[in-house]
Amino acid sequence: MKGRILEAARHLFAEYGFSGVTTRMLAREVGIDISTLYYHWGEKQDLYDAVMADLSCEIRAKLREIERMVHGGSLAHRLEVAIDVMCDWLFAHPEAAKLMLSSYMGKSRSAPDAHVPIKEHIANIAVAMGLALDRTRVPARANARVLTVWNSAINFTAGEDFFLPMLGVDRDEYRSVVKDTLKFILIPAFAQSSAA
Amino acid sequence: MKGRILEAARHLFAEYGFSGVTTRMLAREVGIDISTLYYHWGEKQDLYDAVMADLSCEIRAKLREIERMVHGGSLAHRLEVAIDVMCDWLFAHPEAAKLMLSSYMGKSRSAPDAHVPIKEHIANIAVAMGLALDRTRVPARANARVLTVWNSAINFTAGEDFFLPMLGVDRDEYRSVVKDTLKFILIPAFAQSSAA
DNA sequence: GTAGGCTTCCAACAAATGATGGATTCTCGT
DNA sequence: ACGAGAATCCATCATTTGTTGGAAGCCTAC
Repeated sequence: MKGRILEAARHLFAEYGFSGVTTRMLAREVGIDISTLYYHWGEKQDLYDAVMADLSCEIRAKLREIERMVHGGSLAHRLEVAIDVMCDWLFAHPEAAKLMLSSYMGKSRSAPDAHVPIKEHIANIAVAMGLALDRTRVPARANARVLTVWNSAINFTAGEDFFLPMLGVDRDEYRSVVKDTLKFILIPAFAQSSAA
Repeated sequence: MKGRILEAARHLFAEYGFSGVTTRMLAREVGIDISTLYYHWGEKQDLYDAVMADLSCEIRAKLREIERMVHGGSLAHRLEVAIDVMCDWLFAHPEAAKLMLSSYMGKSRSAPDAHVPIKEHIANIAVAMGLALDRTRVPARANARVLTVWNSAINFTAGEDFFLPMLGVDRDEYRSVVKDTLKFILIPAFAQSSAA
């Protein structure tokens, strides 16, 4: 039950934002009483924090998995696999992308260190991609390039319902176009960087 | 007064989202009574719609201005100027970026055609950049590439407060890094596209 | 079976919120 | 000066929302 509530909260918070979700909405979605919700997770803010903590954990695991997966290949191969795997996961979990986006923009939601793991992993990706040698001293420009890839993936997955009709393609083709676009645009830039 | 309310609403809605803003918040921000708010703009949803319509209009004008500005130059020059001017404007109006971002992701806020002008202008940019010949038949991949530029600019401006500490630079340097990154990553990709 | 703990529901409350009617003030043309 | 219309404020209402106390149900160890 605790899990079912968390999952429902995850989807609702992603869709409507923190203030856009009421405790009654949540209870109705799960099919339980409001009190049961409070019994398991405490107040609304605590539940939201739990959702974000859970998400943060998943992201960290996924990034570690990718890091292991691409270890040792060429730069182009690393980029291609990373983009493929990350996009697949994000397309399968668009709520994750939406939650991340709103946590980026919103005014100090939850703890200020909720984004720290992201920061660390962006730095790790920069090192893994050969843009920096030491993960404690990643140049701002290298971080910015990794962030551009990351944000683009988040955007296209979180905003699929919005962007899909703009491109005039069907669902499968959209996902293919997004991956190709990320690779097409980003791989040459990074390759150029590593050559310089 | 109508204008002052609209501007306050613009900033508050951008920061806290539609549900995160109360009519009392708005009234207090402007320093007026709640009723005055209703007198000028009707219900909260109407005010939100007005904010979005106003924003849509501004974006359209800005894009037209850029289109005129870069008319006739080389592809690289067009891209560079477009990125410079658009980033300058977005950095000066981060609420605009935040509003756009939330309108992309939110579940059917306001009228469904609120995004149509964006769609048209993305297509226009694609044509202006030489990625398509006819603005009614822009290939999905060309649109996707333009969208990537667009979204990246929106992200870095809307999330400045979040990304700035991640890059460990000051405000001015951040804006410079963002512009450089967008140009560095995107110009080669588009140039490669036009060569193919 | 039954005592005790874990889970769920019912009912309710205080505060916040969207919205409105009517009184009051302000503006300005005559 | 004054009167009409626009603009603003005060007081208030009905709902919604977050949250809680306590009763009822369910499960399990003895």
